[in-house]
Amino acid sequence: MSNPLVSSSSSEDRVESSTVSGDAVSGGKPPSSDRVGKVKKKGPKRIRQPRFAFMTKSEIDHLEDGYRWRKYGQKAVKNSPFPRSYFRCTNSKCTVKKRVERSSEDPTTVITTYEGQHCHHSIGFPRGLVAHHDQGAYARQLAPTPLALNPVNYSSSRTQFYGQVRAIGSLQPQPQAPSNESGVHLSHKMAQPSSPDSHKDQGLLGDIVPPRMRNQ
DNA sequence: CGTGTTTGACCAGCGC
DNA sequence: GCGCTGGTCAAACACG
Repeated sequence: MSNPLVSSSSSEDRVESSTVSGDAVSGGKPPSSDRVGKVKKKGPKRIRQPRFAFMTKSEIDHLEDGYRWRKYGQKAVKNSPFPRSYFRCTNSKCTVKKRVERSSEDPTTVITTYEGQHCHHSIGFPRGLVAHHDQGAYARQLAPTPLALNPVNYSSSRTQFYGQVRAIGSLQPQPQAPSNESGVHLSHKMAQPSSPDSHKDQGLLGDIVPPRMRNQ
């Protein structure tokens, strides 16, 4: 098997199915206040934002990507003995979310899924924690091992996400970026490669990966 | 004191 | 129509 990751979560499917559309209600909080005095809906609808995922060969669950994340949930997922962690950017203005889970096939592989785009540059350390480490530095942290990052192959029933991720490979077929000696390379999704929105994706990715790395 | 993590509960969507 | 699963929230707790 080339891709140890076989995420076949139904929820993923529906999420992915609406990813490109950019409009869908998440399975979580509804616009209606049904949650008797417990739920606080944030908006009329939860906009599904562009997402991209990549696999990282690392024993560290929470890989430092240059941003500050706050964990807001953890759930045990099916087909995987490892729980999935949900992170949100600590920047209040940033709605980027991140899911981190380990591959059930390969416990050493961490699947990180980013959703949304950072509306701020680089790190938003609230407590003066400045990230002066170059991007290559945390890129190396992203992929501590030469195995680096592989496009996540979501063998979901609808394969919507798979299609997106597969698009990554098609768009960025360069397995090794010459600029990263560690062999690190991020697989990024471009939902609409020919649309201006693609810049937004790059905006997110751009916050994570130096444009130079992306272009190489 | 402020921030981040943990944990339980709840809800919506989907599959059967 | 029912059950299952994923996703999110919020309170409590822990740590720096």
